[in-house]
Amino acid sequence: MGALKSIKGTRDVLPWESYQWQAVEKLCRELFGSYFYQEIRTPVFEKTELFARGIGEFSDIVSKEMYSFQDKGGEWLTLRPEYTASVIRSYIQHHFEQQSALHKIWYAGPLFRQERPQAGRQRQFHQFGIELIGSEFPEADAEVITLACEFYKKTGLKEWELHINSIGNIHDRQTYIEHLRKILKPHIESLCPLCQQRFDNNTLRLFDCKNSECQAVLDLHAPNILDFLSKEDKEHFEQVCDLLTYQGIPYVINPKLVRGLDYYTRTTFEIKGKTLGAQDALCGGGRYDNLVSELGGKPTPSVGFAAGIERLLIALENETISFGDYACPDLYVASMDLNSYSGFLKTWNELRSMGFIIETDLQRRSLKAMMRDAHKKNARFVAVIGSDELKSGTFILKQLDTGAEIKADPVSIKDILKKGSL
RNA sequence: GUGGACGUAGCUCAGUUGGCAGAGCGCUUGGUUGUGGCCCAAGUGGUCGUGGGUUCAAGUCCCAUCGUUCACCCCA
Repeated sequence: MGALKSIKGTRDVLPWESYQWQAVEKLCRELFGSYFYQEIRTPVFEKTELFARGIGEFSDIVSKEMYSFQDKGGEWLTLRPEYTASVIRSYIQHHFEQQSALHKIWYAGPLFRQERPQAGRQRQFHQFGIELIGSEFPEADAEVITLACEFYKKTGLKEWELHINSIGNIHDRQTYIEHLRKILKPHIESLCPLCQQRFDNNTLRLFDCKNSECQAVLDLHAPNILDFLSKEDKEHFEQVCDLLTYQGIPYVINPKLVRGLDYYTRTTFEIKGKTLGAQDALCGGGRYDNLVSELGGKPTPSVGFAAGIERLLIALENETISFGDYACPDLYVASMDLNSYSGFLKTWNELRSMGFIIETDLQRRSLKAMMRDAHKKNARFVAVIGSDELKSGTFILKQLDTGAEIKADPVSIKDILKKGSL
């Protein structure tokens, strides 16, 4: 087809689907708002340098997945591939720390990565998430994780699992990696070709390999990262776990959980959707105590998560959970002619300003066609108006689910709509 | 970037060893004056992704190309 189409890896949220997206945003406002998080909205594009510094120049995201371009002034800009860097940039730029030592922020919006699309992955995708900036304590980690879990609970989703881990501070992590290399070196031949590559430049990613032989080697020989944590980090991790246990939040300690972004320290976590395909991370996050200072701010311990909206909607669909309310007309106005249409216009507008949804026919269709249309749109009531009704100042009001009909007028209609039935 | 699968009506899909392009759903209009849902009838609908090739003849066979999709890499 030569017709214009949306770009590969992008999708329209169609008029009859958008209610779900509105419900996601509403739940963000209500749930995060109830913990006194406030929404931030940052630009969808930033200087390329921000992401290069924030995410790590050699990460996959920065090295091959960013939508970057030069503007007319020759400056390199990038469509954001990730939220945290932008939020921290704004935090530093506007001197949030001058207002208070702690900030709790949520966001929702589109992100862009030039990858090959597949199930649960698009080039423009959407995330919501939170950043808790300014606390080093396990209460902060636990609150962030709790909020992620609460969100999924409130949607009604059942088939998911929380995995948590601690990867310690950068120093201990480095010792662990060196140790891991030393121990695995004799077994490098039995790893898959890809893992042999990963062995040198991305050792921790070995744990992500889906090859069962590689996993067997790791299970047999690899030391547990948790055994390499410093006393403080270990204690921190245990306290986070305890806080989750106190709240009755089930979790799996997964020492193999290594997240892809370079900036994580200590706590990392992921919520895996059990009904999803290869891309099964509903939500991922963790602590990033060094990012603020790396981007030029004062050292500020922080923790947050990001969750994929498309993946959430897929998971809900897989469990046949309906999420959000599809709006239907409270009243469908079926007028027989132009005079009937204009006769009660003020009444309909008044009802609309009271908050009712009033649909009218604009195609001068037959009564039969209008009744069909009202039924298709799942309207609660239909008002039928012809010349007789116009003369008497009343109209016929029909309740579609029962089929009952009465005469109504501009005054009585208000109470009937409020009551919802005849 | 690599590999597999698939492109026929708005949607879901049939289409035989090459021989006039189909169904269901949807949409529109009717089934006695101004009444929906069920039912019935009619109507609407397609450059068979695109471009070449083989053939008397291609939706069907061959090549190329584009698109979609799933998986890898990686991540939400």
